Amino acid sequence: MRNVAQNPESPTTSFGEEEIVEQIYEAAIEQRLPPGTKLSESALCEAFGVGRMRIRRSLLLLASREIVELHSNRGAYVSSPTPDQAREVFEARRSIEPNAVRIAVDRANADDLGTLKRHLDEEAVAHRDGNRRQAIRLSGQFHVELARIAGNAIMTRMVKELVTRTSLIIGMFGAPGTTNCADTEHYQLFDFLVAGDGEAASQLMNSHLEHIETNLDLTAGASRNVDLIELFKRS
Amino acid sequence: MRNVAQNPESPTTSFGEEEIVEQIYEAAIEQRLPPGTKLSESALCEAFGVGRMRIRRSLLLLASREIVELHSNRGAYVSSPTPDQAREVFEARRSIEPNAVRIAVDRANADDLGTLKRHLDEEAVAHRDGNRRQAIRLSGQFHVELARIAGNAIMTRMVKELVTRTSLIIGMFGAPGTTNCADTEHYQLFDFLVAGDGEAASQLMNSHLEHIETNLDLTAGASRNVDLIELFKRS
DNA sequence: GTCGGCACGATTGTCAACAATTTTGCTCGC
DNA sequence: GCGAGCAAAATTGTTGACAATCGTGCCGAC
Repeated sequence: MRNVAQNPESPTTSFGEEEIVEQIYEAAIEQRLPPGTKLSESALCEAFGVGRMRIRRSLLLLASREIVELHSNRGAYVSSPTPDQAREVFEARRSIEPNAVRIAVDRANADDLGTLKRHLDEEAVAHRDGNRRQAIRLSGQFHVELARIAGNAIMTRMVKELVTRTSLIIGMFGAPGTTNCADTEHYQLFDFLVAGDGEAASQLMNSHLEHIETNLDLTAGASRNVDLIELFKRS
Repeated sequence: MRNVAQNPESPTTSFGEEEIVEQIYEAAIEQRLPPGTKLSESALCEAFGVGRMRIRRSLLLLASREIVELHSNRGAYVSSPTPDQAREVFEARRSIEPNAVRIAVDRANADDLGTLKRHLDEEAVAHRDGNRRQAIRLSGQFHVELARIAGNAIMTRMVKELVTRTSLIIGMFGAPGTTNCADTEHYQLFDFLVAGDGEAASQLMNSHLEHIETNLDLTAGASRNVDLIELFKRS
């Protein structure tokens, strides 16, 4: 094993567990960590240049958010959501996000709208350039940004967790190549925000989430041997 | 320090961190752990008869749910919600629970209704007998039970977290002696469930949560030195 | 040739000692 | 008598080594 002092990416900064969790979150959102990927402690220690304890705590936090699964004595794996879990995630999102948008409509100020507009433009650029990772990340983060505008830290955290899990779900059940959201609907949401029409925004968010779920194929027979499936996908 | 082998309450079973978290959850719901209470590691080790590592992990999980606050090098304390956080909790609850009830109305079967009815009767008995702890616990758990009937594990977890935080909030801002909910509204909710009227149940849940919030006094001046306050409360 | 058992290697889980920081009580000086 | 400074004690944070468990490859028996 290599000396675990510093990692090549950021030699000066030593990561706190918050940052480690954040990095793994982002990697999951961008689908750089496909469901089922093993997250071995030693590998993460090298990657982040920290001790095992901090990695362990980070993995525990990620497991409590159901982003990773902890198998006793067998290690940590990126969560492989089942079709049922996928349905639950979307049901939860449809329960929370329409309300979050409605609140966001009331609380959004000029700065918020500017930030959101810039975000949308970045998203459009990423789509145009075929930058899939960026597109996926921004597409998911748009929803988190809306929750942030709503000004409720709890709901923001919930949305963030659900968006990340949605990325994992799309990684498992989405047609390969599809992005998370149709960005045209994001633009419509923005328009409703500008117009201050909370009810319309709320309803659009609901159908938007329904559209995303519709584009999935959740008919897979609850395959528990996911290792095989993704092994095939890789080869 | 005492030998940390077995605790008097349950000599045979050794607690997993799930159970430890659960116990602290329940204690917080029943307001046996007032906000600001210090949760020292050694004390918890004795209480549960487990090693320090497991306690540490449990506290981390509780902190990730914002039931406890972790102050670096100073220990773990039961969360003392600020008025702003209190408002956020109720806003989140009003965003989630009305939808949860609506779903529950659709999915409830005879068994669910029976369980709920029994729960309500227990609640009434506890109220009648002046068994404050039981009343508080059952009152909160009624909401969790509704989420469970809705059949969505994610939303159930969220509601459970929010209900627990609500107990802490009531402990801080509630008039002393008030219970969490007016149980008459719980009976009305049950009636709507039996009648299958999701819309009415959803609206009632919303106003029910508003009533709870209204009974609080959130005008406290964001006191950060909560230690003093609760010190006074105890003496 | 294939299946069951066995031992090895690797990885995770746990524990105990150590280091660092905070808190508390005391003493000294004013 | 009161407050600042200091020192001891207690508590938390971290590190390292050790124990337990699981996966894998090999070997022998049928």
